[in-house]
Amino acid sequence: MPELPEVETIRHDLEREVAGKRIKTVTITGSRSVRRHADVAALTTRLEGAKIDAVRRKGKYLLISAGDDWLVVHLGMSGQLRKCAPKEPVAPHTHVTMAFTQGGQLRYVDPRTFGEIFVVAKDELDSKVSEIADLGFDPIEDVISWNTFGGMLMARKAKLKSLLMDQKFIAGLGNIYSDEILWAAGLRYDRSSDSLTTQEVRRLYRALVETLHEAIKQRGSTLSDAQYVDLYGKPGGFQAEHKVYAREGQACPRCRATIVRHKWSGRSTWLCEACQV
DNA sequence: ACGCCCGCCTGTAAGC
DNA sequence: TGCTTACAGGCGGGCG
Repeated sequence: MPELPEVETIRHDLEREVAGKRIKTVTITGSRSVRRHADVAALTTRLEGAKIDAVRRKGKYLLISAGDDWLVVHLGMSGQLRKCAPKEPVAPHTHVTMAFTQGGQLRYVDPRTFGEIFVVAKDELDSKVSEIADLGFDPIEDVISWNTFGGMLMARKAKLKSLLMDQKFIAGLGNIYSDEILWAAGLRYDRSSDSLTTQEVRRLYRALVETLHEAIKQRGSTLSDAQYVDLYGKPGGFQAEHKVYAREGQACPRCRATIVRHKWSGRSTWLCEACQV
């Protein structure tokens, strides 16, 4: 669920709330979230005493600068970062708690433990964390020309949705935003990437950038399961703007045909078969 | 290179 | 009411 707009919202909140603070103690209560570390005590030792300088984002990864290390967080499906007062009750599935010398806590909560949290030396990020080193361009951070984007599409021969969701091609999109972007571009998920006209390439690139900017402005999408909330526990607002995602049976806002759901690649895909071609 | 399925997890909801 | 099953989806891995 957390895709680029949700992760960017949390990044922005973290920048405001924890940048400049010093980590006093780290408490690990769930080992699966820190599975990358064979020695969990080493992780705690490295972080304690470190000052958080800045908070970056690459695709769906949060990179929290802590001296010479990156504290890397990937929220997976159900991960949350929450700013809490020490006396607040501890939510179920809280796996990591960081307390700051200035007071306050940052808690990592993740019921399904698809997400993870780990530390890596800054100069070893590229060599040790290939899933970050191999990420494709970030559609918010890395502005490219639609012409370049078209060249990238033509160089591949894959279904559009496969490419949009391929983190090595574009970093940050998941099921929700892929469907919304394809609707905004008026393109089907199963169009071959090398079949697009110049206008279609331009429409897709524009839909990509504009949909994400609008979603960030609305602080991301919170679905009925409320698995995504921001640093303060508040839901996003972009779900109200979804045009096709989980809107099976409703009218297409553009052409009034009925939105349908296709099962594709073991996953649900929503589209308007009338105006997505 | 690409398509497609599985396993990892838990919570929720639908179906019998 | 109570059990079973499906589904949600990020991502790596494996297979055809």
